[in-house]
Amino acid sequence: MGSEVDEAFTELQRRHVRMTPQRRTILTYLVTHHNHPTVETIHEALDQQTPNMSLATIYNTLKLFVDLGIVIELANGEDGVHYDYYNKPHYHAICTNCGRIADVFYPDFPKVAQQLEKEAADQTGYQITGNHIEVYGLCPQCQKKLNSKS
Amino acid sequence: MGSEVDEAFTELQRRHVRMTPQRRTILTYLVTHHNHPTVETIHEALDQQTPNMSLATIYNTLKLFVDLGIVIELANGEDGVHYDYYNKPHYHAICTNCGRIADVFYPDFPKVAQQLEKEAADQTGYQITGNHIEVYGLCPQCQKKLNSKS
DNA sequence: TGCCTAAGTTAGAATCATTTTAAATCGATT
DNA sequence: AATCGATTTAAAATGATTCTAACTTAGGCA
Ligand SMILES: [Mn+2]
Ligand SMILES: [Mn+2]
Ligand SMILES: [Zn+2]
Ligand SMILES: [Zn+2]
Repeated sequence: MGSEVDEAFTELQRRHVRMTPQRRTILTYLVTHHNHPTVETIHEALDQQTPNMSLATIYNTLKLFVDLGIVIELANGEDGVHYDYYNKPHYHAICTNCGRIADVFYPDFPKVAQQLEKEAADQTGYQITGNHIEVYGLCPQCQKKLNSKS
Repeated sequence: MGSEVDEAFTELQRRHVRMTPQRRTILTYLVTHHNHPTVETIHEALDQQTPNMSLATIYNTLKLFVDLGIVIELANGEDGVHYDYYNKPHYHAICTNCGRIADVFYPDFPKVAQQLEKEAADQTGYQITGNHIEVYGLCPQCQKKLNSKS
């Protein structure tokens, strides 16, 4: 059970990443919550089960996961940095009014992303290793809210 | 001669944006420099010709231009936020080692971006108004630097 | 199994990019 | 030219992230 969590742990062991209770807890949270939490969201959520976890540890751990490539950062959006356990390729729609983030799973996305990466590599000589692709606009809730104001 | 700078000013007048010397100066800098400056870069560059321009004014003005849609923010990249006067559609390659930013002009880019926007709108109900598309990796200089270390 | 040590965690302090403030100044409309 | 809301400014405040230094621990090894 919780196989996705187990898979994630196994992957870290395979990569000789030292396992700590804090890392377990944070990774479990990320794998089981497909919201796109900020550091503060994670801190508050974990405060229930693991009081006294330092913010510094959350920052350190997220940076580690990002460097390992299993987590991505969403740095745009109105409010702070959001994090996402990234197993299936997808991109994001971000609300310019409230910051709400929605996943977009598009079968052709990997193809499209590779196309953009290849073109960039050919044109600039960069050795491309990844991408940040997001679209933004008004989420359905904010559309309603703003429409009823006129 | 309707230089690019004049066109930019005309566009602002058309939109009834109040014109100030500071806004003129900053817009002129952005239009004539195709580097991707940070607030600090702009502040230092303008300090020569316009001492005493407040950092707050630069922040305010850039936010205005971004809201007007004539300037885009590059929020990823290792070091702070970069700005770009965005006339011709293009995307960016960002070096994960030194932060250097390169333009990528790809004829199919508008088509590809629209495809991603349409799919996101259909799937999420968001009213999409724009996108942030970047790829990242090692710039040529950093490739050399890091190769010669092994 | 029980050390040992490099690596990780912690609370609190420090940093520093950005925002806020309140007073002075200015642009543009009449 | 007068008017007034918008803009600018320097300085202070904010707040997210990073740093520090002491403490603790995971995991390899005897
Ligand atoms: Mn996601
Ligand atoms: Mn550019
Ligand atoms: Zn919204
Ligand atoms: Zn580089």
